[in-house]
Parts: sequence; structure tokens; C-alpha cells
Amino acid sequence: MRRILHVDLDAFFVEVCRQRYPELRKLELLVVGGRRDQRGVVQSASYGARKFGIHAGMPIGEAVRLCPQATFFQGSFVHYRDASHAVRAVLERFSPTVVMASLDEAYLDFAGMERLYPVSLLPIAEQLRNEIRRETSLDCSVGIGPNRMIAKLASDCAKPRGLMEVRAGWEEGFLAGLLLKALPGVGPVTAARWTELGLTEVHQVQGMQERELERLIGGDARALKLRAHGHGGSTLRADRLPRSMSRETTLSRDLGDPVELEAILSLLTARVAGQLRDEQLVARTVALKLRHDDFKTVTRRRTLETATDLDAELYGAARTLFREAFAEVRRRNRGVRLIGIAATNLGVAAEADLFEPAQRQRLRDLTVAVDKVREKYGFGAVTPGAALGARRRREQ
DNA sequence: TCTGGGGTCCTAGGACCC
DNA sequence: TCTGGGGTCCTAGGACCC
Repeated sequence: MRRILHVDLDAFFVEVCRQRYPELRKLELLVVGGRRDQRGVVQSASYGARKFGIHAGMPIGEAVRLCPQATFFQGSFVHYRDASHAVRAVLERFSPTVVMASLDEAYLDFAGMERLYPVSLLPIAEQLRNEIRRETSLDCSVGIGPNRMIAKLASDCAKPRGLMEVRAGWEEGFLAGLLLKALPGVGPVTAARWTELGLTEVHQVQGMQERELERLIGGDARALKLRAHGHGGSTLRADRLPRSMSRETTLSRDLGDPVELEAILSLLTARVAGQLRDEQLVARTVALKLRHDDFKTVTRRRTLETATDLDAELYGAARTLFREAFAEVRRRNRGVRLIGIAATNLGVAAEADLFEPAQRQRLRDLTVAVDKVREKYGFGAVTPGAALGARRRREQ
């Protein structure tokens, strides 16, 4: 019997900021994500601010318009990460299989633990919620179900600070009351398409034959039908390799100077390469992302002969891709709003290669030395040469 | 109102191979 | 002269999630 438990921290980013900055605690209207005057979107809003219609993903400017009296605060990733680790440590006492789906969400597998918890997992969920509260001062909601989808939907229903269990056999009844757009994987685009066809609620799908549904929405019918009846994945894989690793930045103002852009690209690449080495991974494919100032977003990628974790090799590919992609920016006579780099096609780094070409060995020695300096003095202690070009140009 | 940053997964077409 | 079918790898773009 599969039993999955989904833990979802309530207003996670807001609460972590409040813990770290006591002056934020008394503010009922708090919006975390970016500052008032910055380009950005809302990461999380306090429950008070949500009453004004503010929600995650909304542009900061719009949130300011809806609730000018709110406080806008930019939190720090390191604080979120540390809080997330603290929560995970509590969760790991309850199940050997804990998979963090993001900083503020986790799945726990309780399959095969019927002896310990024969009927309901609610008492365990309650204990878990109390221990998280006691040890991290964070509130959470917990959903329990026979698969990941049901567990997640149950925790959505339980928010905030609630518990909900949907036992095997009750999935259809539980889902019958939900909107299709509540299902994970049904986003704004799909929901709008189905609404046009008159499909908005899960019970409509439940009541249709698959053939009928297929005439309406085509090839997605089978998958939707299965989900509407409560089927979903019930296995958790904790030890998968990550699929990609990336850094991107929306510039504070649009840029048209390729030298400045290449300088930023070299820093972003150094960050990704550093993280690859940190996690002992190598990448075979490098992907560049450029967003033009009219929001047209372009990606270019290249697969290398050999996988690598070296700044110089990743940046070599990144710069080539950038020059190709930037030609289009020029042709369209636009500026660049965002630039980013991703390493994909990841693998586990091999043990030292005795037959590595001498040049590559020198690059590796250099990289190891740079990592040591950075570990001691911080990332900014070493700057890639490519990043200096722009500085020199500005000084001139 | 003016649109972040970190990810995952899917699709479609083309090259290439047998 | 016209033209299989299956499989893998690669690229670009897009939907979606938190």
C-alpha cells in the first residue's frame, strides 16, 4: 500500500524573513521578493497582504499599486536554504525517504510502514507539524494520500496550518469538488484552452467517456482522465542526479554593449562551474539564454565532445553561443534584458584522469587553486579576465 | 502593472545509423 | 526511380512549478 505525505510550509519566505529581521514581525502587510523600485516579482506575501490580491509571481509594480502601504522586502537565499535544511532534518526522523520538491515543500514515503501506522497517518502528521513548529518556528500544512498528486492536493486544501488525509478509495470523491486548474500540471494556458471548450471542473471529466473527452481535447484525454480519477505517481526517488544547473540575471537596465554582457556571462558561468565542482558533477551541454528588451526570449545550446566542470571550457562554449545569439539582438535593434547560462546533460565527475591532455591538466590545476582562494576569501576574490574588459571600458 | 530565478518535463523536427 | 521503419541524439521552444 502506497502512502505519501506532502509537507508544505506556510508563507515560507515571509516567515523566514520575519525570523531573521525582528522589525518585520509586527508588520501585517509584508511582501517578500524585491524592493519597490526594482524589476521583479512577488516571491511570497503575508496573509494580510494576500487579502489585497497580492500573490506569488505578481510583478512588484502591480503589488505596489494594489497595496502601497505594504512593506516590500528582499530576503536572502542563504536564510531560506538554512531554514529548509532545518525542516528537512526534522522530516528525516519520520521517514527514510524524504524528497524536497523545493525549498518549502517535501514528500515523504510511508509505504511498507503499515505495522507502525496501521490505519491513519494523521497522528503522525500532527506530530510532525508540532515538531517542525517547535524546532524551526515555522508552520506547515500536511496532506496524505495514496500518491503524490493526491497528497499535494490534500495539503493545498489544508492550508494554512491544516492536516488532511485522503484514504485509498476516496480519491474520486475528493477530486470531484475541485477545479481542473487546481490539478498539478494544469497551468493558465491549458486551463484557458479547456475553459473555451466548457471544461472547468474535475467532475465533468469524471463523468465523460474517454472517447468523448478525446474528441474535445485530443491526445491529452487519456492522461487527464487518469488524473481526474485519482491516479498519480506514488514512488519517490531521492537520489536522482539533477538535470541542470543554471544562473541568470535580469539586468537592472537593458544593455546593448556585448563587452559588458560577456563580462556578466563570464561571472555567471564561473558560478555554475563552481557549483558543478562543488557537487562533483560535469556537464556536456551548455545553454545560453537571452531575453531581448521586448521580452522575446531566445536559447542557444551546444553539446561538447567531453563533459566538463572547468570555467574556461564552459565559458568558451557560452561565449560562442552568445555571439550567435547577440547577432540577432543587433539585427532586431534591441537591448538585452536578461542573460543566463545553464549546464545540462549532467553526469558524475570521473576520478582523476591519468591521460588528460597537459593543457587541460593545467586548466584544472588553475581551477583548483581559484576554488581554494574563493573558499577562503569569497567568490569575488577572483574575477575572470573576461569580466575585466567591461570595467576597463567604463573607466576609459 | 510590466513581467525573478531556480528548476522539470514535453514536443517536434532534423541528422544520422542500421 | 522512389522510398521502409525503428532508434538515438541533438536543438529550440514552451508549459509548468515554487
